[in-house]
Amino acid sequence: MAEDAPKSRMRGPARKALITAAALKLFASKGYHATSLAEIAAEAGAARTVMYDHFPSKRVLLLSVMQEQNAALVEYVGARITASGPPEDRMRSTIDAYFGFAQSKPAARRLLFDRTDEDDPEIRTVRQGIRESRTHAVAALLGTDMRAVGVLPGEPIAEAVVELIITGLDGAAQWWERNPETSRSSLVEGAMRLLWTGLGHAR
Amino acid sequence: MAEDAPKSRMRGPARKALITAAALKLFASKGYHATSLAEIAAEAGAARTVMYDHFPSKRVLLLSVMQEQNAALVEYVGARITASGPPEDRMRSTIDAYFGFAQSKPAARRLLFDRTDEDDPEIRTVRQGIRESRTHAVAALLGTDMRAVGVLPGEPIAEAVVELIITGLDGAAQWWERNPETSRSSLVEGAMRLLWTGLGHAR
DNA sequence: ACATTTGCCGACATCCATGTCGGTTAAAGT
DNA sequence: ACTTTAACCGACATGGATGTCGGCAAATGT
Repeated sequence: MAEDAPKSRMRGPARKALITAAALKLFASKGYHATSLAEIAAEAGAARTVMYDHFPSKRVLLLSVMQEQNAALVEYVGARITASGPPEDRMRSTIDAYFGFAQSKPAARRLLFDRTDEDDPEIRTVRQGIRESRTHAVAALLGTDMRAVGVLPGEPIAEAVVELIITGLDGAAQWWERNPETSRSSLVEGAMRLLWTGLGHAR
Repeated sequence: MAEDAPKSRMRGPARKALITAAALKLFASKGYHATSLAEIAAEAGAARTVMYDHFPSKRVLLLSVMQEQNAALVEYVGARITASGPPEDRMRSTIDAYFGFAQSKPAARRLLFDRTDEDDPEIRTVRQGIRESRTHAVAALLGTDMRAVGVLPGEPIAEAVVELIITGLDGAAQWWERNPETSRSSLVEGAMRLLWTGLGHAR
């Protein structure tokens, strides 16, 4: 666990940051229900009851961390995709940005994408909202390209295809976590071969 | 909950079947940790302690249900894919078979694919084994098609691409569960447009 | 008919998690 | 300096879940 040999007191926001970091790490690795506030507190180097000085409940803590990390994802990817250039380059850069995020913040990726703990109604709602905004953003990004293969952007089926792409890329990111020796560029290339070229087209 | 106006006793296997059915339903909808043995027992129309007459622990119960449903998946898909014919038809039939399974046994799909409850080491191991066998089966199925777009079947990257396909199709299946008015054939067609044709190829 | 098996359950022991309260004391404010 | 704020924590109350034990009684066998 985190050590605090200096027994001086922290300021509120500093402790809060430690707590959210610990919560991110533990929620992402073991899931919501399997993680206790006591564990998070220990990881953050504080007594369990300190948690309640910063968050009213375990659920609100999870929700806060999710919102925070989703903002980080949006910011990370948004800053990296190239808005101009040919469609192929735009798509490649988006895929690369997502894999970059998965690489630099693996815990955040797990927390945001692994479908888990949907038993709680409020958590489910927030997750759904995050997913929908993601889907719409990507749909807007790929609109014209999908029309080119006969999937009309307005139609519901377009949403399904976007969902396939997003979930699929995340599946590849999960695989990457289990096989870290693979290079990011190989991964991007493989994904492009599949999603852009298509399995039906020989070199 | 399940009603049993006749208060006659069941035979062992019959009760066991009720229990596994209830466990499948609840584990799939609320997740492992959020489901108690008491709920499962109630759903199966028996007292909580009856569970221990059939399964030594909650964990073993989950493991049993997972193995059982995975066997059902393998059998369902295996019975439906056409082994012969052009590659495009083979792939289409496989996708259609998977969506068919998702449609006819939604709870099983959720239990097997939703990445959840990986905190327990034994559960994690079993999940991993199931996923790997799935991946290898699909990789064998698509070997030659992937070579055609420059992804060599032996290379690790091929595994990542297969993982992308599988996870992506499951993501589409999840979307379908939320949008059930879409027809299965549209879904199959959309997936084929993306995975077989590729976004880079106009009509 | 009677004995044996076995499906079924109530009561108990144990553990662990969440959330509350009030006190203590380091640090900030003036 | 000395007052006030607020970071920190120990102890408690409560609730819920897992797993055990022993007994009752319906099916079943002979």
